[in-house]
Amino acid sequence: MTQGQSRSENTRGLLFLTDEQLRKGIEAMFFAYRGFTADPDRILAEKSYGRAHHRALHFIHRSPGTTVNNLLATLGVTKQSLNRVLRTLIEDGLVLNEVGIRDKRERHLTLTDAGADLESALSNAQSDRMRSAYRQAGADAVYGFCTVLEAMMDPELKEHYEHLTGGEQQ
Amino acid sequence: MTQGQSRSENTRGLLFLTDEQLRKGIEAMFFAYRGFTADPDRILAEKSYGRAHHRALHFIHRSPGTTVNNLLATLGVTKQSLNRVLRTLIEDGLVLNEVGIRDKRERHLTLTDAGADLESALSNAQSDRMRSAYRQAGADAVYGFCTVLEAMMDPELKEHYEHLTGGEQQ
DNA sequence: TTGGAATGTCAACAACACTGACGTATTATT
DNA sequence: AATAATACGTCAGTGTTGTTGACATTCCAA
Repeated sequence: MTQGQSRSENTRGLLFLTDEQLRKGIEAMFFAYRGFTADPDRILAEKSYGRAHHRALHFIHRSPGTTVNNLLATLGVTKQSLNRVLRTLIEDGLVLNEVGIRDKRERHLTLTDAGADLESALSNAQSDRMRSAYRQAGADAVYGFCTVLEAMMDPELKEHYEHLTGGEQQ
Repeated sequence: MTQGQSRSENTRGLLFLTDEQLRKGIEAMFFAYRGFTADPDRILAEKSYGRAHHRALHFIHRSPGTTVNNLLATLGVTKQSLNRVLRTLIEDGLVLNEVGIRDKRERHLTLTDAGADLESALSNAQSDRMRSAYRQAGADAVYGFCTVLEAMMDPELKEHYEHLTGGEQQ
């Protein structure tokens, strides 16, 4: 029941993968993602923000001066959904919303000092766990980790990921 | 700003990790998780179910006859939240709810044939992407992937993960 | 028999996503 | 100059998923 489905593929040089291995990976993703968000969630709960606020802060920090449309595409949500979050962040003085110079329809988003402080607190909480996991697992494991994650992304989302990694690095 | 924080730790034999590497891992998790859930989400949307239904079906499939309390701990939600999901699954004839024999307070949960069909459809959709990612990345990468994910889990959640992987495997 | 554990249910609420519609600038196109 | 398209914001409604709190029931065990 767990075995015997892709032996022929093996002869074509493909990795042999049991249902068991795949299921294990699926459950690992589920449980690990819970750990991944747990620490920032605790900080956010104190300030009555949610994960959506964290994501917005993160990507505005990563791409200062980004536009609303840009952020929309990266986060993969509707403008109504993002707007709710952005509005509170702007009202609370964590994010700046400036009219574009070349194109006045656009709004450029930047973190204020207070916004950068919160972003940094959230980022540190998440990075601490990540660093600890990386060190437990070792350098080779980290490389494999990222390789598999990248292969799991939707092609369209992967472009956003690579654009962040490659381009506009300050 | 991205550099120079843990050079001293390096001499103690610890992995040297830049903020950039950590941030990349964080973003990889974010984008990959979206891909991870995208395929089952499409199937669920057709049947007007959500991810919570998927998770319940998955873990009932994994541990047939599990109790509500057990499932609660694995999923990490409140009984009220799980109850709403279970109720619809039971009403729709996807899950069986049987009073325990030894302890009649407990309810043992099992998938019906229809429930197993849906679980299998969801599982296959998710596994297909996983398999493709695993093959793109290679066997070593897969090993590293799981190692890092396991290191990221909360210890309490990791027990659930290991219990599933190790025990009650028929 | 009393206390506690397991389960279920009701109600209220909040976060976060969605759709659809509408308005207002601003820019681009014809 | 008129028209279309773009970027953004907002209002209203809906759905899923999570949370608390309160309360009833059933059953086990001391």
